[in-house]
Amino acid sequence: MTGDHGHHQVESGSRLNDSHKHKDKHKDKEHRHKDHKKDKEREKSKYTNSEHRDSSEKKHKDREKERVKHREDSSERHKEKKREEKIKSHSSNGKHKREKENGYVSHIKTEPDSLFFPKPEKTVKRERDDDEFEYKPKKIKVEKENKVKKRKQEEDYDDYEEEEDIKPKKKSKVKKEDSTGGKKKGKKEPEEKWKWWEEERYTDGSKWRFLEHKGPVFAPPYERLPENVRFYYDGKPMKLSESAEEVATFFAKMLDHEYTTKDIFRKNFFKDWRKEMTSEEKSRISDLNKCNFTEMSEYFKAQSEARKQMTKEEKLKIKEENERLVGEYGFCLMDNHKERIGNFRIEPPGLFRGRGDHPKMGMLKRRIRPEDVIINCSKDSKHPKPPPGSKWKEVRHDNKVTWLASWTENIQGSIKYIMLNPSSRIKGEKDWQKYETARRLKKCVEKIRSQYREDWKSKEMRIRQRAVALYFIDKLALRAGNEKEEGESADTVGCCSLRVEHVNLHPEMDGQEYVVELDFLGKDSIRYYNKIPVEKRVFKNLQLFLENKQPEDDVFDRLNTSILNKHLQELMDGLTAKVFRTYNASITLQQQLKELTNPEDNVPAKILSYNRANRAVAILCNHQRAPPKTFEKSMQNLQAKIDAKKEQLSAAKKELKSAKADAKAMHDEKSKKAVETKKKAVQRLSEQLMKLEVQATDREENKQIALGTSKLNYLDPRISVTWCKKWGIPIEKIYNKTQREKFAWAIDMADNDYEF
DNA sequence: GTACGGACTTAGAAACTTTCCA
DNA sequence: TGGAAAGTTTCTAAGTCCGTAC
Repeated sequence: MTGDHGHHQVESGSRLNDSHKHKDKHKDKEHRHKDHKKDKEREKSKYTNSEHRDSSEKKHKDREKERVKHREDSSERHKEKKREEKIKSHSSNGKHKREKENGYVSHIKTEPDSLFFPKPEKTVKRERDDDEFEYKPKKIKVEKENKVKKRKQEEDYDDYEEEEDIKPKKKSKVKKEDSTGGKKKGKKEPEEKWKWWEEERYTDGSKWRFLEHKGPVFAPPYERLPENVRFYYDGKPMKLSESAEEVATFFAKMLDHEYTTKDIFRKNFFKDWRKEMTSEEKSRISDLNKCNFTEMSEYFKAQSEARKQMTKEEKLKIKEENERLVGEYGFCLMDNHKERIGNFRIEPPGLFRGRGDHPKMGMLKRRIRPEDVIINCSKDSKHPKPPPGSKWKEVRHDNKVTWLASWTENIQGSIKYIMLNPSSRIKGEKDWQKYETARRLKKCVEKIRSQYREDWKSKEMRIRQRAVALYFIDKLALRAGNEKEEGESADTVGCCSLRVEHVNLHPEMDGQEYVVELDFLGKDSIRYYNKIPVEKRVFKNLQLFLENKQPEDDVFDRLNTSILNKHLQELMDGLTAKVFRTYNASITLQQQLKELTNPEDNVPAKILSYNRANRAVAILCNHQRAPPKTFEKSMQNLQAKIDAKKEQLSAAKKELKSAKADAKAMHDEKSKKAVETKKKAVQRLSEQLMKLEVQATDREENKQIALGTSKLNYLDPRISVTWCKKWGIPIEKIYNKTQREKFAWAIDMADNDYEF
């Protein structure tokens, strides 16, 4: 395995560079697809009765059926269903009336007790799942209620911000003075963070015992445009009704964006916009091309410019108001602990921006009202109060889930949630557990590998397919690839949903045998392009899978994610396809760190090694980003800086030399001192130069690669923490404040010799 | 087995804030 | 001191996977 991932780094260049070509290719596909449909009936006869072909045909028929069905079941029916549901839930709302009357008016700042100290609650004591977590709690720490209470009363949002801040900022300085000089009255001592990882977890599937919050924050109501900002239709100014105007502003705000040039976007927008028009508007506005939004667009640009030009005081005022809102709505109380909410604001209305070639881009995302929102909290908490004159859709008390509020979104009909911040216990526990599962995979991965290699020889097609797919998932860290409803979202695939058109087989290529060329759009329509030399057996199997199939047929027609995951579950408890991604990402980081870290290096060079290890993972997981627009220029600037520094350095060296000569001649204290000073200057400059050079290398290598996603989601943070400890690298060089909060558990528990 | 809803994680882009440098 | 670049946070789309119902 060690060498297995090596090729990713080598390949990365070609994979990334080709991405633009790919777009055209995918545009073509739509056409090809349509042509194919026409010919489908005829084509079908080509299939013989061999096992996999039958199945492939069936799958195809089903797809076709689905397509037709989908057209018939237009969105109207979908809406009808939703309406029915809404009515149902409304009528059931009645029983919650009392709760609402009971709704509270408390304010965190004035009455911290109400939110953070509910009725005396039993100590949170939870039982631990055995062997899931390897780290045993050092001790079961239970916060004494009175202690907690006192602390919380004194707590405010600013203090929260201050906590754990390592940078010597103003605020922390104050803290320092506090701790050295006498205590200031009313100012609490730096609070010890709650170490939830030292406590027991729930084993009954419940997520909490007590949950209290103030509900979500709604988007501000629409404000009409001033009279002088006009919309023009066919060259003539036209005053729009409020709702038509609002939707028009959504479009106007995006006028500079590429989206508004896309046909689908425009078509979807116009269709939904018309729904918001009065009948007069509807009859008059019949062509989007005759609509002129520029005045509106200019107005918004001017507004944002004005916002930038605001005085410090004005900006501060806005900031304070925002902090007040965060203080009031940004936290909840869960099981005796104040926890930060991740997204307490309801998504504002706007135009849907799908990624890639999304068929629904431009559709109107409607405004969410309290009547759309389900609140989840504990029975014995103070229930959030809906805004005056409104009601919640429902208030429920389900402690088997982690969300605080939810609503159904109108584009895909999916549910959106308000949940806690990654630093919360509930997210952290899950994250920790994820890495423990990956570590369990480490123990049995070799066995699983030899099994799937065996399975390549199986007599059964489904088993061979499963084994080859698993090989890809393991070797290439591909995603599972669920089936998706056609026409509902962009055409993207993962491993199980790969189609024939995504795979090219080369018995020989660039001097290598059995090369598989993968080229497809994955999650977020990010292109995956890779050429992988594989074992002969894999290659022969793939040839078989592709035999007599059309480009748009599935490669693995006998496989889907559910079958694959069922199989994985049998191999190891809790094993699913995505565990391989986590496992391979983390093990790669660990290996790469071992390989790349040079003990002789100074801190910046070691950090470069870390970033390189991180980068190897990002490449493995295909985490890409659009190269920053200013990349070339900023690179040039950096190079200029390096050149300047070099000159400074050589000048300083010269000065040192002459100072030395002086000292030799003079033999006095003063000239000796001068030598020392010059020496230091040279040293300082060469360090600075080194730093700049490292920076340049790092940036160049990082051009199109996003490190954040893997760092945040795939790399066991304990590997990084251990590495930092081992080499004396300050943790904040690797993790910023948010990341340190998210990984507090790992920072606390990882020791010098943690092994993933 | 398969369609579907639901809950949750993972993802890149955009917005915003801070830092750096001429 | 202001503008660019870098760093951070927010936003929300797009995945995975599970349970349930047929």
